[in-house]
Order: sequence, then C-alpha cells, then structure tokens
Amino acid sequence: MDSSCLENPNPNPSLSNCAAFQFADQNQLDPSFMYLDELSDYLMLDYRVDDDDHHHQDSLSLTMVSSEKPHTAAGSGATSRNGNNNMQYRDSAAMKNCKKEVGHEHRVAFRTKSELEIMDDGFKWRKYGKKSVKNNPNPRNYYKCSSVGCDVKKRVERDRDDSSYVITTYEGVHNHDTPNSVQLYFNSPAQLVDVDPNNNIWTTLRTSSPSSASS
DNA sequence: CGACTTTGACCTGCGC
DNA sequence: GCGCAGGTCAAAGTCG
Repeated sequence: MDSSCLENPNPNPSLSNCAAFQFADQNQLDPSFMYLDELSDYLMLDYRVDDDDHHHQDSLSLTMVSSEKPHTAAGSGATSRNGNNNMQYRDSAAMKNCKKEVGHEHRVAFRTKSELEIMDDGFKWRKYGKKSVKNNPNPRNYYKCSSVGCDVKKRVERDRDDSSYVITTYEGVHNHDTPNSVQLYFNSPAQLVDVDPNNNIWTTLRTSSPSSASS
C-alpha cells in the first residue's frame, strides 16, 4: 500500500482515534490492495488500537480466506488470536451466503475495535434488517447502500467473545462515485498483514508511520 | 412529509 | 420431510 494512504481525510470524529475505511470503484484501488482483493474471496481485516497514555500502538491485520477451504483458513486466523473458533462459524455463514448469491462476489470483512458500530466509510447506508444470530448475544445489522442502483450490502455485528470489536462485512462493489477513493486511511502507524492461504502464515506487507504519510 | 429505523414475518438453504 | 438458522421484506413507528 502506498504511504499516501496513511493519512485520514475522513472528518468523522468517531474514527479520529482509529481508522477510516473508504471505498469507491475498483479503478481507484491502491495496487497492493487490489492484489489482495483479487486474491481473496473473503478478507478479514483486523485493526486494533491500543491507546495507552496517548501512546498509540495501532496495528492492522488482513487475512485472506480461500473459498475452497473456508472453514480451515477462516478459523486459523482468528482462532489463534482469540483462542476459539468463532471466526470459523462466521466465515462459514458468509461463504454459504456467497455461494448462494453470485458465487464470486467481492466480499470484505473488517474487524475493528470500536465502541461505535457504524463507521463512516464515505457511503450512505440504509438499514434494512436486524437479526440475532446463533452463539452471539449481539444482533447482526443489515445495511444497503442508499445510492440508487447500487446493490452493495453491509453487515455489522459485534464480536461474540469481545463486544469491543465490531465486525463489518461489505458485499459487492459500488457502481457510483464516492466522496473519497478506495483506500485505507490511517492517522497513526499501521501494519498491513497478509495471510498465506495455504499455510495460514501471517506476513507483514507494510509498516508505515504518519511521518511518511505524504502524497 | 420524506427519509430512515425498527421488528416481526416470511423465504430459502442446509443438515439430519 | 422437518427443523433450524440466516437473510430479506415490508408495515409501522420515529425523527428532523
């Protein structure tokens, strides 16, 4: 990812201490991010913010999940972190839905630590459903892009085991302009990590600091 | 009054 | 075939 991504133009104060995720059409994707997107049927992005006496120690991890082995791959990335298999369950459901609908649609999931469930990603969303899911006391919310003719959907739910984390799943690609380009913006040091789909090995793709964030 | 949220009902797929 | 779980619909309610 280009270091120019590492500043946060998103004015949403709710994201001032973490990250702003902004999507637009694929043509505006940062090359490295496009690479990851092309590789994956299902992406799990884990962004953490540890604010300790104003010393931000942020990290971002991105795991790729192959649709061929959704349970194995999906379970390993999150399981190692939480010590359980809740991700396995979630990805299983996601893959089921993916196969049902179009078979190979863009799907990206973010796991963010935030008190707010709704993040300003540059698009306007309309809530169309809320559902309690099995093994999760927290309900799952369903959103559609409010733009006419755009069929992008978004699911938002809190992590079953750690409600301080919010899992946001985007489904589809916006077919309209957005105020901001498709990039991940950070206002603090971030780390993008990729996962080997075969070996489930997390490898660092880039580590950047705000001082290097210039266009 | 229009846009948005809420929420119960309904539909569909999957496992047994 | 049946039951369960997830996803969506749509009417009613809420808010600016």
